Amino acid sequence: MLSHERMLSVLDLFDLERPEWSFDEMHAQLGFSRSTLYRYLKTLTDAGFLTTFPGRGYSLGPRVIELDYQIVATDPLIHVARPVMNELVLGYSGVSLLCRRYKQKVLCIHQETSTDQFRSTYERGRARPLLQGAASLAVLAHFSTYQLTKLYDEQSGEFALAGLGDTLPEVRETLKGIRQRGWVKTTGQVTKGVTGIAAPIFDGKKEIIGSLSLTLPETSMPAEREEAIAERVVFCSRIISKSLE
Amino acid sequence: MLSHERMLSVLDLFDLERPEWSFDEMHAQLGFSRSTLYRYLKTLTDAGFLTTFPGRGYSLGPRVIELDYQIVATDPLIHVARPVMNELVLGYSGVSLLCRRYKQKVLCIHQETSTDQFRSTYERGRARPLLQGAASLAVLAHFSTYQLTKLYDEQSGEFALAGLGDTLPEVRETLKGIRQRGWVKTTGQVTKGVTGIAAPIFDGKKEIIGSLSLTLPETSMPAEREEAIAERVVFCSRIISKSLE
DNA sequence: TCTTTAATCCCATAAAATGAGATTTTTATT
DNA sequence: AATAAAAATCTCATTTTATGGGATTAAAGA
Repeated sequence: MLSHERMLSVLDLFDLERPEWSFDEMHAQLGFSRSTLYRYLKTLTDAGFLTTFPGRGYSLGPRVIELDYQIVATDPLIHVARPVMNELVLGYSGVSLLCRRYKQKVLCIHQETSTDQFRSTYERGRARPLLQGAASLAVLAHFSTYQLTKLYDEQSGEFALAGLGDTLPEVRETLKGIRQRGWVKTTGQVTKGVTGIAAPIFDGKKEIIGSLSLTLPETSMPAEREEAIAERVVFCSRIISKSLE
Repeated sequence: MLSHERMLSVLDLFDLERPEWSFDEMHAQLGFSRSTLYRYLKTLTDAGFLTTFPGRGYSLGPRVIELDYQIVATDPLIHVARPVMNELVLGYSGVSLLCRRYKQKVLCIHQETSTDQFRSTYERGRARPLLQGAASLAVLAHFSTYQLTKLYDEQSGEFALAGLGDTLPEVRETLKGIRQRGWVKTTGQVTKGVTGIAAPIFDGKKEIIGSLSLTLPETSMPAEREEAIAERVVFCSRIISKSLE
């Protein structure tokens, strides 16, 4: 199935650095014939994934916005978490992120903030490194044995680099520790100068589906404060998990 | 190009009513063979447009969220309009909508609100009827002659239903009136019990690209109030247009 | 209204998609 | 940890569609 992938690969051209492309630029970059490229563009434009603004070339189209609206409007996780997160950031001045697990990806899907002091580099639509940062580790710690083994086989070097262990058994021990603690804290691992505390979120079948985190602009804090914040984050994540049963 | 469209048509299954589908449900609904459907689903899942949650079937995938983030992060219209709209709703208690024109579609791409008194039924990702409501009429009034003629040929009945005129010349006169006034007001045309006042937004080449509107929970208001609000909306829309030059 | 640019259509040939069923992977259960 | 069940992928002869080069049409610009 080569042709379908080729067509969808056109969409990979559009990123934060290059949100607009002229036909000639795409033609030069992709190496498809003019006819084929116009044909792909027509299909993607008719379906709403791309659009043309006269004199400006091609951009991502309205269907993307509509589909994302649909996700926001129908995802029970976002619906349930929103008020909880809103309350969480009223209590502690920081940024709360809601992340969803998609297979081997952890993606931010909602954020609430109560501070102008710093801006999280993460917001809805931004993927997190899977092996770093509290929000991801809170999810990774609950991967099934099968999925963790598979991931380790594919990326064993990155596990060591992330400090999670040099062998699979070591990694399992590290993640078991996180599971038993019920929350995880990282400092400056993903974003300099901040501390993130995260706890896992489960669906009605007790499967790991995401994490709730709170990010604060502090690189060190007294143990009592850390414990109090962690207890609140865990408390909130449990409310969310229970609401999804 | 039948096969590409067939594959993309799978995505049309997912809507607000049915955000999740099992393989068997899709198979029954679409009429493709099992092999073909699995193959389409693999391509769409690998590209991130769909995802599977074990035991729950298929849903829209992370790529949609990421692409929408990209649009939000790179669209100069949103970037420029956000602070202006924030200030607008601080002055008048209502909901301000930013709409973008995509060919023959007007889509909400950003909203700011300062009231809990009512919720707009429109927000980012919701399309507006093209021939009704202030936000759309503010755009329609600036369609090129060619585009308006083409649209009229396709939907002449809807123009009459919308009260814009029974013939193309009449429609042109109506829209000319809106253009010359610089703003347009509608009451209860799209949403009952509210009044919308909208003004057009142009890009650097003076082409119509969208509209800015303010929606208020009032079905009638004194003429002076209406004029003052319209003047503010026009003022804000001009700031946005100038910022895009 | 006319000219230029962008986009679509045509058609013989080449390539890929298809569907039925075998096989492998992943999840769920014990 | 092992096994069974469910989900997903692979195989291959046949069928269908995609391709590319250039002709033609549509849309934008002057």
